[in-house]
This record gives sequence, structure tokens and C-alpha cells, in this order.
Amino acid sequence: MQKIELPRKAVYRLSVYQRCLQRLRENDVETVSSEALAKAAGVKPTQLRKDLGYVGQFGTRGLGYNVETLAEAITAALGSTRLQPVILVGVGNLGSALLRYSGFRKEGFEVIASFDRYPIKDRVKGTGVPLHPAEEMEDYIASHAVKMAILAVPATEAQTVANQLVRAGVQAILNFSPTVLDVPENVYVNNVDLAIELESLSYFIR
Amino acid sequence: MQKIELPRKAVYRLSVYQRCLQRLRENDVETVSSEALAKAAGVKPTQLRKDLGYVGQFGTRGLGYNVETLAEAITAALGSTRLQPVILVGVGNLGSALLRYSGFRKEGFEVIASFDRYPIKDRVKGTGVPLHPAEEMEDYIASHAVKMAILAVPATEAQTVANQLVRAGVQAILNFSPTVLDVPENVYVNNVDLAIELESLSYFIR
DNA sequence: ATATGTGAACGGCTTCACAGCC
DNA sequence: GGCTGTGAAGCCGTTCACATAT
Repeated sequence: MQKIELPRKAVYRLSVYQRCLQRLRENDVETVSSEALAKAAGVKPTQLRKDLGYVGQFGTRGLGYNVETLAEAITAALGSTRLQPVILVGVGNLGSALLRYSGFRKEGFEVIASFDRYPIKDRVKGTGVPLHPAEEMEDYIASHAVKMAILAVPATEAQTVANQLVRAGVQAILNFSPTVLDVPENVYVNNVDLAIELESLSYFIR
Repeated sequence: MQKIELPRKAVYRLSVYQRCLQRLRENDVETVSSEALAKAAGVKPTQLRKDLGYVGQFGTRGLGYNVETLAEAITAALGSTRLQPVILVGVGNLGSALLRYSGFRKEGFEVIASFDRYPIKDRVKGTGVPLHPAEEMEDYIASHAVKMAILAVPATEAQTVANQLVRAGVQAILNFSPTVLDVPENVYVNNVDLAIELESLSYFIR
């Protein structure tokens, strides 16, 4: 059931290809070459073909790829885990913005609930996402079989909350807290550290 | 003046070390071993030492590193570019949340202005950051010698705005728009694609 | 004894070159 | 002729092993 054969980076890029294909589809494009798609995705054509190679063969030589077919193939490869329910923990400034961010839904994710130690209903106003006190989190995760969580709590709380998430059964965490989380190795974490992104960029300006 | 010798990833990690050291300093820790610091930063001790090796020698064998000295050394290596002024373009949900996000300031960055095609003053209320109409952006960048920008506009606008930024003199862009930006190679871009982060994570849950 | 600094080995990802197919 | 598919080569970053310093 698990398919760890894909390198982490390839998985990431396949997601990007997926989105590019979506746009092509909206524009009723039927066929695309590795060169065109690669350019849209910001990678080299060979890279793209290698990545697709991990997953199977979908192209027609001399012609290119059928947009529809390829999109389906990638979806199949990445798993239809896309419709996973997600919870968000930490409804501060960032957290509440993330709730309003339409990108998640657009990519097939639904944030089904949010949690905060001090639940301020105003923060979720207009999002349609229910907000619960933190104490209810673990039960909720267990009873709703939630496997993914977005973590946007202060750095000082992050590890504690992560432990709760893991204990309750969460297997993947998108972590916005500026801390390195210590989790079991069967739990996957993607870190998005806004300040560090900016800081590391600043090095390159002359 | 430019120092491209450091691999991009090393720069990123050095920023992380920097922050860990800051915390140690706050707790009046004077000395730290590569093992301890590495653990805090979520890397292997050898990795840490390699990274520091890019920059110089600061440790005392058999003892470890002096927290104060090391912090200064890293700051020097990364450049005191940290106090760079930054502008934010696109004050939607995400953009306005980023303005409120304290993490940037904490790491030494100041967002000195924001821009939006339809400037709604409410969006920046309480942030102390001025909001200007998009037309004024290029002049502002040039006259204030802005080198860094945070881009949080819709995907459809991203490339256009990026072109304007580059033309006006911006050299580094932190891009939150779900698009691959096409920029000259002397312009550095860090992409933060929230939906893709989540999607690529979802692959790993069983 | 303990912990750093670093050349060498390793591994994985990217790119190349070209064979294969339409 | 054009474009995909893929083994081989190349490259970069990580890890190892150990020499070196206190």
C-alpha cells in the first residue's frame, strides 16, 4: 500500500506537474511535450521525463503526452490521498490566514476543523471551519481518523502539540512553527519557516 | 562582495543554527558542542561541522564552540544584510497575515511598505505598514533602494508583478504564489507553495 | 579523554547521450 | 523528423573515518 520508491523531491515535482496539467486542461490543450510541460513547471525536460519514468510510460514518441491521461496517471501514482481531511492547530494571525487561503481547497484538501488553546470565534469568521478548544483535539483526531495537520502555533508550544498530534494518530504535519520537531520516523514533516526563507534569501543579494 | 561559495542549503542551515544560538544565548549558555547544536537544529553533527567549515574555524577541540563567538561569526558570514528593508506585494488574506506575522521582524527584517492593486486600508490596520496602490511600486522600489520583496499575489498576476519588481531593482523574491517565476539568473527566488507542500506530504501517509 | 576539522568515500539526484518508437 | 524513455556519466551534498588539537 505504501510506495516509498519515489524520491521525496520527485513527489514534490509530480505535484507541480499535476497543477500545470490542470491548467492545460482548463485551456482545452490535449497534448503537451516534455519540453513545454517542463518549462511550465520550471524544470529541465530530462528531469520531467525521469520523474514520469518513476511512475510508468505515458508518452507517445514523436508526439508528446496526452494531458488527460498523464494527469490521471500522476493522480493515481500520488494516490487519491488528495481528498484527505486536514486539521489546523493554532489559529493566530498566520493560522487564520491559512484558513482563508483558498489554495488548499483548490488542490483538493479540506480543512475540517481548527483548534486553539484560546478559541476566539472571530478568527474563523466567514471560513466555515469550526474552531474548537485545544483539549478536544486528540479525541477529534481519533474519532475522525485525521491523518494530516497544519501546525501554526508559537515555537514554544510546537513540540508539545506535535506530540499530541502524533499520539492521536496524525501521520503528516505541515509545520509553520520555527522549530525543528522531534517526531517518530513514520511521521512525515514538511517545514515552512518563513523567516528563515527570507533570511537565507538575503544572503544572495549583493 | 558577493560570496557564492556557500551552497544554498548551507546558507539555509546556517540561518537555522543562528536562531538556535540565539536561544542558547538567551539562556546564558556559553559553550555548545556540535552534537548538541546539531540536535537542536535537526541535523547530524558532521553536517553542522561541515557547514561551519565553509565559514571558518571557531571551535575548541575537546570542548566545543563558544556560543557568542560562533553567533557573531555566522552573522558575519551571512552578511549583515539581515536588516534589509522588504516590501510586500499583494495584500490579500495571506499577504495581510504575513504583515502581522512577527517572525520577520524578530529575525531582523522590516516590511517597510505594502502594495496592492486595490489598496484596502483595513487590511493593514494595526500593522503600522503603509499600503500603496500598485502603480507606485516601481518608483518606491527605486527611490528606497529596496532589494527584497515578498510576493503574495494571485497566480495569474505573479509573473507580471515579478517582472516589475525585477525591472525596478529587486534582487530577491520570496514567492508565495503557486507559479514558477521566470526571472534573470541574478535574481534569487525562494518559493513557498503551501498547497504543494501539503499535497506532497499526503503521499507519505499510508 | 573529548570534540573539532577535513580529506575521502558514499549515495542520490540531475544531466547527458542516444537508442527506440511513432 | 520529432520526441519519448533510459542506461551511463557527472555532480553535488552528506556521511564516514580519522588526524589533530586541547
